[in-house]
Parts: sequence; C-alpha cells; structure tokens
Amino acid sequence: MARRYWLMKSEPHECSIDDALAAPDRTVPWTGVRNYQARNFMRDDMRPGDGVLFYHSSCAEPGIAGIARVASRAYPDETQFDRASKYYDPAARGDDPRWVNVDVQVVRKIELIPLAELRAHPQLAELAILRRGNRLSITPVTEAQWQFITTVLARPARAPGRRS
DNA sequence: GCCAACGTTGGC
DNA sequence: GCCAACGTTGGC
Repeated sequence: MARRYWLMKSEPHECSIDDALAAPDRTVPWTGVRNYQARNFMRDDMRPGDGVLFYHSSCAEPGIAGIARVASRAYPDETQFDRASKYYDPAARGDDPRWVNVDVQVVRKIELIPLAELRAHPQLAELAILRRGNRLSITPVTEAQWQFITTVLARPARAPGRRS
C-alpha cells in the first residue's frame, strides 16, 4: 500500500505541536476522535509512515503547525473507558471498543501556515478542510497537496522552543 | 458570542 | 426509514 497523507486537527489548548514535541519520542496518542468517518480513516486506512499535517484548530491562529507521521496502527482509545475523561463513552464496552486512535509522531515543527494563506493558493482549492462546511477532524490529503504544502509553503520554525 | 453547516438522536 | 430537533464544530 502506498504511503498516504492526512490532515489532523488538534486543539492546541489540548495538544499543541509543542506539547507533542515535548512528549516521549515526540509521539502522542491521537485520542478523542468521536466521529465515525474520522475513526474509520484511522482504523481502515492509516498505516505507520503515512504523512500528517498537524493542524491547530479552535484557536486564535488556526493553521498547519507541523509535519508529523503516523506511528502506529489503530488501537482502542482508552479515554472512551475513562469516566473522568470528557471523551468517556458509556456505550463503549471493553470487549467491544467503539473508538480507536493511532499514535502520531512529530517530524518537525514549522512556521505556522495560517488558514488564510492556505485559502490563498489555488493549488489547495480542493483541500478538504477548505471546502465549505467541512468539519471533519481527520481528512485525506493528496500527494500533490502534500508536496506543495511541505516543500513550497513549509518553513522551519523560528526560535526553537519559543511559544508560537 | 454568533451562526452556518453538519452529525446524531429518537419519535413515529 | 423518515426527518425534525438537538448538539457540536470551528472560523470569525
């Protein structure tokens, strides 16, 4: 199976690119997805090594904040069983998990590519998150979109360690 | 806080 | 299975 590419949204107040960089092995479990289509992408289509655009959403500066990779196959999301978690799902049973997650490993932080800049490039007109009404937290990215974003738009993050 | 757009729920 | 009501997302 050829390598695939994905855009994955994270709310930076929950897990920012800096949080992921600070995690052991720069790797975080992508927990909390509670949408069947997004879950199915992780469960059925993602493979370790797939490319990930790490996107900050629901924040002052939405945009692509880093380049990452899928670092595991999908496995049961433990937060569905955790009564203390906001992602607790009383309908999920231990012998029949409803929600899964993959692990995501940061490859490099980049200078934030703001949403407005993504919109300004005709090459990205078909990018799923730019399409009207699309709210999916995980969406496929084409190889052409991936190449354009990672080689033309992406710039190394300034001032390592600085908050962004 | 607003609100468009979408997904889920549940009565029938 | 239909579909209205409701909840959520997420940019602004």
